[in-house]
Amino acid sequence: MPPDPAARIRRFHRAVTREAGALDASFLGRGRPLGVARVLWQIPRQSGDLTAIRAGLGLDSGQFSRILRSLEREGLITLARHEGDGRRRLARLTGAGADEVALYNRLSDDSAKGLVAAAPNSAVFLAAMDLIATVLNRGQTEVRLADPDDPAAQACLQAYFDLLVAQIDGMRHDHLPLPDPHADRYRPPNGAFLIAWSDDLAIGCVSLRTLVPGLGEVKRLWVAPDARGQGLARRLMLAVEEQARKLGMTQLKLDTNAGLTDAIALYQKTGWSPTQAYSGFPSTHWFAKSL
Amino acid sequence: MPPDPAARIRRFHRAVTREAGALDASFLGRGRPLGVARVLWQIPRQSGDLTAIRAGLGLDSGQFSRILRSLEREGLITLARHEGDGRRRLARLTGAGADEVALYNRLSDDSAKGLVAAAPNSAVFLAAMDLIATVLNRGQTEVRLADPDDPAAQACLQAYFDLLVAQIDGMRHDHLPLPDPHADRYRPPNGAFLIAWSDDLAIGCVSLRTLVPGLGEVKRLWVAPDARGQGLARRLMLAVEEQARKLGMTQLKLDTNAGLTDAIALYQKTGWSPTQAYSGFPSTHWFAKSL
DNA sequence: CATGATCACTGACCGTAGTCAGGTATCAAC
DNA sequence: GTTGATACCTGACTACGGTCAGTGATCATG
Repeated sequence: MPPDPAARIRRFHRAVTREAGALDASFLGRGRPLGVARVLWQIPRQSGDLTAIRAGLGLDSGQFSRILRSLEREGLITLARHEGDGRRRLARLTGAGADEVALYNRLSDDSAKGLVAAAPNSAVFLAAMDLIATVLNRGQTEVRLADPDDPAAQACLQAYFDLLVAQIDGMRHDHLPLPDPHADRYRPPNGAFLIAWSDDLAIGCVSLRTLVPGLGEVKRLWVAPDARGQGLARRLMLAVEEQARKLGMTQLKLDTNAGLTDAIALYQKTGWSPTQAYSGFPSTHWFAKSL
Repeated sequence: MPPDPAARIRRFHRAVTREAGALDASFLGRGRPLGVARVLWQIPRQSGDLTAIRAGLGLDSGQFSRILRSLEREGLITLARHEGDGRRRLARLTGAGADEVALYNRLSDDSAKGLVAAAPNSAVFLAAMDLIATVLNRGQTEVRLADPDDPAAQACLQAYFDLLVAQIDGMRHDHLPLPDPHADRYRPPNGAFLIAWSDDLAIGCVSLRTLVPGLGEVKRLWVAPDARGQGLARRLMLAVEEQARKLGMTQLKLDTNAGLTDAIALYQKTGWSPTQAYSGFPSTHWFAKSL
């Protein structure tokens, strides 16, 4: 119904930059320049790692240094030597600093609450925001090792199981308990759990466990619907193969179900060969790959 | 599945400000400060009306004046006296200016194309952007008179008819032809067509026609699903009543269908009284109101 | 024709963001 | 120990956005 895509995106862009400006202005409301506020706000998120904060905000080293000194002068942070690397320093919030961060968090939360309340359907609205953020974050997706008991890992598995139920005929949810009582199988040195991150949201996962020494099994490959079509499944598979090599495995197996057609196509394209059955329902296809 | 709403909105905000920054940077790529580029870009959109451009961008009068002179020095615009108001001036693009604007448009279109291509499902992605823009633009919605043959009006009616088909049992789309062969009935002095604008997207409409001199009929009240819950239908009804008064009408009628429960509730709350039937299917309810 | 409001322009000023060229201390590698 | 890279700091500089007070021209109003 509406006009051409470029016009719609421009409208979105106008709406969103105005909103961003309003939020920035509320950050400025604490009497501190925006750059300084952003650094302060990032310190707890990156647990004080100066390099990570600077890289995340894309700041010049000189400017960053000045911002830190300004925060120090305000008594909001203290800078301590990094243990283990004398070149680096670690930022730590003082009590007053923590209070300020909490205040900024409240400002941002309030604006978030107002937004959600204004939407006709908050679940749909938040899902739309997730989708857009995921698309905009494409190319910034990072695959990292995670603990299988991490809440983000649990969320991935939950989504994965939901997908199985939806796509596999005869599948019932209670076939796969959560949290996984066998989490330890997916921790080094037995196995691994990998999560694909889009900023701080988990949008994909894959896991690896040992069947017998030297032989691993890849399980639970999942990619969020919003993130499909970016080659993320392939990246996760490459990453899990690398983990397998690091754990000294020389061969991998996996099982899957005919309902997961995209996954099967991917395995066939990336060096996996059909192999004989080694597991039961819901599996209908089995693959193996030598490392 | 994902974490708390505030965190999701913050992630959205981060993703979107980074994207906006990237687009701004590409605007800067033409060797012109962003503020200057934005003004140049807005001139054709507002057909050179300096006051409208300045208000739209929220610029200080002094700063704006300097930006205009910089564009003049570059040979991209000429400033002419406003006919009718000697205090005001009118900006007009030169040939070189029009070329620059076209180039900026291409830059923005390219970035839009890239975005749409990156989404797993472009229709869903664009709909998500429309929803978010509509929610963010809440409070900036404007109701204005429109010509019933305007493409935006046609788009509204199309959406309205689609809604009727979806909500009314037995309704078929071909009952209501488009474009409307009787558009003239909805133009002054016979009637009126009102559109609610969210930026440059039409998100609601209502129309008015004359039944007999002094007696009007309100028809085709529509609000986009994204924009529900903001009291927009009420605003449209108030606006159309005002138009009716301006056209010298003293009484209004309308018909509606039991499937449109929200509309019926609104009429009952805003001074409309049930009246006897004056039209057939798909109507099931009839209301009247004296002005 | 006086009044007050509006529109546009000018000059002076400020804070912030951002760049650049050094400089110092530390680390890892040979 | 030497070398080169890394992490952080400093000082000098610029551009840009934004504010403010004051000016002159024009308009609508009574």
